[in-house]
Amino acid sequence: MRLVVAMSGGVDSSVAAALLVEQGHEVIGVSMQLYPAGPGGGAAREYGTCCTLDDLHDARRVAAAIGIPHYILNLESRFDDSVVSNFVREYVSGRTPIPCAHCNSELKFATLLDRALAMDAAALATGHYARISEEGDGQFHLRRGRDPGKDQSYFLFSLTQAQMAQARFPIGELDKPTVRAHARRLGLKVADKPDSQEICFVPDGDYAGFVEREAPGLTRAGAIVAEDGRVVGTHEGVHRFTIGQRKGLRLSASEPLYVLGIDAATARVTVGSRDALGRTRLTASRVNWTAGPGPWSWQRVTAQIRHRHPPAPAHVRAQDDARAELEFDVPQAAVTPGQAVVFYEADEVLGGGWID
RNA sequence: UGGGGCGUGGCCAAGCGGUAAGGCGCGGGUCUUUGGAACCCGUAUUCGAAGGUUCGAAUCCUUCCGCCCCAA
Repeated sequence: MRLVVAMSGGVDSSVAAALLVEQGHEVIGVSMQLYPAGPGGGAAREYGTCCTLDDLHDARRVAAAIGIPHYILNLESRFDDSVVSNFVREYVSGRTPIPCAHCNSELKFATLLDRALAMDAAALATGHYARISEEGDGQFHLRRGRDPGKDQSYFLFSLTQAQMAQARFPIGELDKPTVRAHARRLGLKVADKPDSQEICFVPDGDYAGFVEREAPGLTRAGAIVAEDGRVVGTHEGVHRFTIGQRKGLRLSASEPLYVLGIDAATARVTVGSRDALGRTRLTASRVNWTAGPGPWSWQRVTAQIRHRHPPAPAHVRAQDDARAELEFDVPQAAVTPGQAVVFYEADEVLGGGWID
């Protein structure tokens, strides 16, 4: 079977490609070039990133090592139009974006998948820690990766049945140590490459500065207020904050202060104590029901409101084709507009959406 | 220029003769394919200034400087 593998240059996708080759598939490696090499690229090397020029070289070397062709697709403008612009727009409007999820839905399982099919591939494989199974009911089921510490199903909630039918996650059944062991066994140079972290297109970690450069004039300073409306400080732009944030407020009080609310219209940031952060109810937009039509009556699930958030018991129901409402049994800290809420039943993703 | 109070790290604040608690903030680290959180470590040779008393003072005395409140 001919398969295209999305190769980021990291260990996971490299091993994914290699395993498919070992399984006897005809494999084609593809990497996305998402942005030009940044100035001072040397300094950025200290950070775990993906898709930089160096990473593309790593991908190319791995492809050569395992004997598959490798192509680089220039998706700079596509990435810029969807992921980056959304990232900036969300921050400026006081929300907190999650670019990895957008990259999956708008690049990897959209443009890249299309390109794969155009190459007559049966499917697109990636290095995600997640699993897709077909269980005789004609439906595809998206499940957490086997390694609970590395599970990335949260970022894949927007996958449709059609996309799952054409997606493969070769390392979904493995845990990270095993993946690295495979990499060493295969002699891949990326075996000990650190896990990626931080936002890939903001390698210096200064995402606030990035937003300011991308949206000059759209950021606005304002007041920091307490819950009773009292002004307790000032800030240099709502894009510098997210719900639940503690660091960077430069306010001292008898107890730590957390961001409780962000109002972009008035440029006001509200702060308060940690226990004021809990919330039970939320609604979500652009909801995707992974496993079929959403429930119109309340359904018991566990839900995550951010990556690595311990799944919390809740019930959820669809409000219309694109919206859902959810109530947690117990208040959850920092329900944040712009982040994704993902519904699970055991280890299966039932769906998810963007928190309003 | 009568009375009272206060000046301890960026902020708040213990200490009241025995050789600078703690919180916030800040810095670093761990964790992590988003942001955030959490956790760990660090953060005043010095207590408004200058003298003095003492083996020894941020703690007692003197003067000065600077704030605040009340009365005028």
